[in-house]
Amino acid sequence: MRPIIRTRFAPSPTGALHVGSIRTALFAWLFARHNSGSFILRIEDTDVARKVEGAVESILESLRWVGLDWDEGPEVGGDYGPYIQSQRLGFYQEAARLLVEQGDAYYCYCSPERLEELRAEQVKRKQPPGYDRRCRDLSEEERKEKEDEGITPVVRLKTPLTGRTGFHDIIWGDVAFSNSILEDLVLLKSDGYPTYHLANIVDDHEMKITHVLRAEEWLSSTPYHFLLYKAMDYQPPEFAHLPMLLGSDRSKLGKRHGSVSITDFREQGYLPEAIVNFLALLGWSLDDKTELMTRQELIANFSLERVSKTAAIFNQEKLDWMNGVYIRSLEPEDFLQRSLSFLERDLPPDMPRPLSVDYVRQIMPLVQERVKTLAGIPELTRFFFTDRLEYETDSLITRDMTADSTRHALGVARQRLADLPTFDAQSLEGTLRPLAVELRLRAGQLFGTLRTAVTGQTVAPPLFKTMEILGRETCLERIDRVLEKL
RNA sequence: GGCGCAUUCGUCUAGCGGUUAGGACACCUCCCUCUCAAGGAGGAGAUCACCGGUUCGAAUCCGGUAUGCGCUACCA
Repeated sequence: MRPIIRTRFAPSPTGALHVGSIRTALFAWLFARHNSGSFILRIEDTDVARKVEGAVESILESLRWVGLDWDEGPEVGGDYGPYIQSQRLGFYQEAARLLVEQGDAYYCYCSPERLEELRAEQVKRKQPPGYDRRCRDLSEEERKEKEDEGITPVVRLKTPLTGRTGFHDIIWGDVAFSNSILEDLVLLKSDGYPTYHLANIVDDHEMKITHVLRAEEWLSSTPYHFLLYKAMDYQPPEFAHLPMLLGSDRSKLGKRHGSVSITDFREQGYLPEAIVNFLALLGWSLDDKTELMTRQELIANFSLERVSKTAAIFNQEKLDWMNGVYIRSLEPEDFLQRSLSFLERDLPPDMPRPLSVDYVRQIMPLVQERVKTLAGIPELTRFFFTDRLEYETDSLITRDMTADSTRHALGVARQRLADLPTFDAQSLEGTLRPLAVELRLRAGQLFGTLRTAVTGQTVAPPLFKTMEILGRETCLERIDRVLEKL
């Protein structure tokens, strides 16, 4: 029987979750779910200096928001905890001790200052920078001496000087590196914390991870990991390095490319289902045509065999389109509920709060197919909530009209509207359309003027429905105000 | 610099020896239409990075070159 598949996502709490990280998490999650395996969340907080307060909470919140649920990890527990590396220091220290004892690693007493000087010198002489292995073969006496000086050593990996280290990657195939270019990298820092390299291999082993899915940037350090697996006598997991996510200038996607954290996308009104669908298509495809897929369909169809090797540029225009598709597919009530917080947040603060949900419920169907993001709603609907309309009087005068003809048209229209027995979209259209003919105007001329008068905008939802919701009183008031000014 | 990897429309991609190189976003035109969207119908856009080879035949296989990206920390 094949062992149950276990994948993990191991973010470092240095800030909000990056879309690239979410993509990695998504693939690991899809792979686990597709195979009825487990998805484990582990926090890699081994860099005390880079740790950011509140980042763990933010990461958890973001994962929950996009719907990537974890079977083991912070807040849910599991059989292989704790799932926060700073709480597992003993494991790493024990592993480091064992490696030194076996002769696969050694204590290094070189100061950061010396390493810096060394590097500077190497760069100056145009040599590849790297540790010169000064402490690799220290004698017992020399070590004693350093210890007596009170230096706390780091533990470095004693990499083989010759030979090659090769491994198989599910996505990249067979990859091999010459050991001569490998460095004696630090495994355990002087503060007692492990580096990524050590922590990741002991935890993946302890947590029985079967498949390591991570970004391509780790490909180069994978030989170290294999060396460590071998030294620790661990069975290495399968590896799948995912192609990078790039910004529009083809460099690694980062802050300077604009919004890259998942919280930014959330605030900008993107739907988690759109983000998931979009991200799934960056580096993976089902076939030559299918693009819109539900979470269930993604799970059912995902496979590492169809992950590509080429880095993908994050194309926000396509995300915008896809977000629009998902917005339009929402049930009206769902759309309403999701819109509320954006209206509360972005409508001018002097408008009465809380907003009337019943009123908003009438409006939302008018904009659901017109916005690309939820954050676009307040701007398109603000005239529903305020009488303070700001617009140029010029925009009242539509094509081939004059101030006089506009005033006349609005005056007549006002009269008809006032006399209308019922003020709903159907009757509005029933009187305004014939009125245009009567006034020898094209429908667009009359409606355009009315639109500006009533909404203050040249771009707005359909006029009659808009007027119905606004109500007769408001519409007449707004028209009267125009008549005074024009 | 060293090492590793990659290279199909502007972008995301399909393709895994024989296709008019397919789809999607964006763009353009037209239709629908009270504006904007949405929707419908079309269009333009890729000498498959380049050069050699293998083969009857190459985007697909093999070399080399170029370009790009990643790694090269007591960061992950």
